[in-house]
Amino acid sequence: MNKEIPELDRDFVENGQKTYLRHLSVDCVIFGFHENELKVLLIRWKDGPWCLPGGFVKKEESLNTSASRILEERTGLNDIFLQQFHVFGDANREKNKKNFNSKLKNSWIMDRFVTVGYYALVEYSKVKPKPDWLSDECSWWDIHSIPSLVYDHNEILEKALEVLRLSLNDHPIGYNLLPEKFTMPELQRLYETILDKEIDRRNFQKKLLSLDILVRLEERKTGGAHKAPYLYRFDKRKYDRALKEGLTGGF
Amino acid sequence: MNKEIPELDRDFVENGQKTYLRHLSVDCVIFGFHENELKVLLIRWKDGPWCLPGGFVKKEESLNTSASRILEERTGLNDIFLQQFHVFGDANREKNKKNFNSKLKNSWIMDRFVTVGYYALVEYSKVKPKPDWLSDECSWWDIHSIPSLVYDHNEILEKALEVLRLSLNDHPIGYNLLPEKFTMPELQRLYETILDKEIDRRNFQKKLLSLDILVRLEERKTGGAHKAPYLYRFDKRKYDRALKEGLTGGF
DNA sequence: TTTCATTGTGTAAAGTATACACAACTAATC
DNA sequence: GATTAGTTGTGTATACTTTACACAATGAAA
Repeated sequence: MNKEIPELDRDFVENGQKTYLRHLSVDCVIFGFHENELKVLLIRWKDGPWCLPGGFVKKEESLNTSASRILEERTGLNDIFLQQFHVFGDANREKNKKNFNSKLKNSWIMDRFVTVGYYALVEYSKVKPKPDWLSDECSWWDIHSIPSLVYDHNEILEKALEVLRLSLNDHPIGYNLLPEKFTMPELQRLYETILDKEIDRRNFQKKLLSLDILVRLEERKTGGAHKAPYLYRFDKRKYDRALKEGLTGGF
Repeated sequence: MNKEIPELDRDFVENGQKTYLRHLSVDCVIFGFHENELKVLLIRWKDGPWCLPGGFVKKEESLNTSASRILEERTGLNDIFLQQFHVFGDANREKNKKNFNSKLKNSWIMDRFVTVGYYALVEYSKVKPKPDWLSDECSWWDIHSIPSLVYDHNEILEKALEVLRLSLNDHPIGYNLLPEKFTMPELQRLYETILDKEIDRRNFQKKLLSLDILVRLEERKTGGAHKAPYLYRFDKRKYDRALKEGLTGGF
């Protein structure tokens, strides 16, 4: 690597510690759903490895705000459900960090970092992925074909998935992941993708309807080559209540 | 406050940032069980408020190791189940920090801290509470009569309890909290105290036995004024497996 | 020896989760 | 326009899990 650092970024590298808390970062696992597959947004460092989109915490900024800011910077989205899920603090989690860019050798960036993992669920079609200043790519990856990521980022991603799966037991999902109107089979495929298992069609419908967070519309979705399914939308009030207070029963 | 800082601690205050990661702390919610009540270990700063036992992360030390070290420093115990449960990162979580000791005004300690909450479950009778260098008291408090704590520590404690309650649904508990041999009613009261609700005696026994982590001994506990209950112990192998892999069903 | 509080134990009922099949529909094809 | 292929909509019976509930036996204390 050992690239020149553009002038604009020099201040960040040399003086970032005046703006940001040292030793602490935030990494976001941003999930989307597209073509019946669960996707994750990844960025690639210039001439470097793929990694989770992340950033730092400003000195006067709450941790949650940092995570929202990072999410917005990469996706353009705000006001999105974002959940802290684990802190990664192993002393040697940033393997080979020293090799990445010797130009940064004396920068605060090369210090050891403890990182807080957040996950977000966003609507794929609304996202315009934007690389950050030290990346040249930002794109969606299928959850089943994630490349080897920098440091412990594969582990962070796995943990996010694990927590997401567990949270399906007592929290609704889908509001940010699906378009406003969706069909029951679409919602089912979202669950099946996250849980990585098949679910009985009738039992799924029975359970989801029993949660009392869905509204069936008069419309049906046409254009498919088969019987037109009904469209549904979430009842946002009830959905938010369920998100906050939890549900019973699970999959 | 504005007390003199003992010479021994001056180095910590003035040079701690050379040893520890700045801006990052660990706070431990240490639960014990005694006289059928759930207890929490608290410390009191010299002439100051009560708070959770906490500490800092050494530059070359894993976060989990810091938490274990802090736990050992306060209780003398090691090799104890310790669980990270939440990060508290509000920009203004340390209310009135500036008022606590003007002697520390320029110390790294007065910077803003993000803290990682850990909880531990320990055997009350094995603990010899030890205050740290800036405390003069360290003692157990009943969970139902916690005093007002510094900063957001009451909130941290509440969150620990909430997570602990949820974890009862899919993880066994008791190994570190109870003596080696215990009776079914003792175990039940532990659950009842944590969940803060009554549980049917027969259903409790049925469920706990169905987990297949308990061994009933030939012995019975005598000395009580009533029918002598059987003693049980945990099957450590099975207990550890259940702790790791999770259980089904809950309370 | 009587009393009192507590322990040990099983079953019935309610509720929840699972397994499963057929008719109706839509576009595509012939 | 009829046929085909694949998907949707729907209900019930069974297994499993959770809950509610009562009485006899015990051990110390009175």
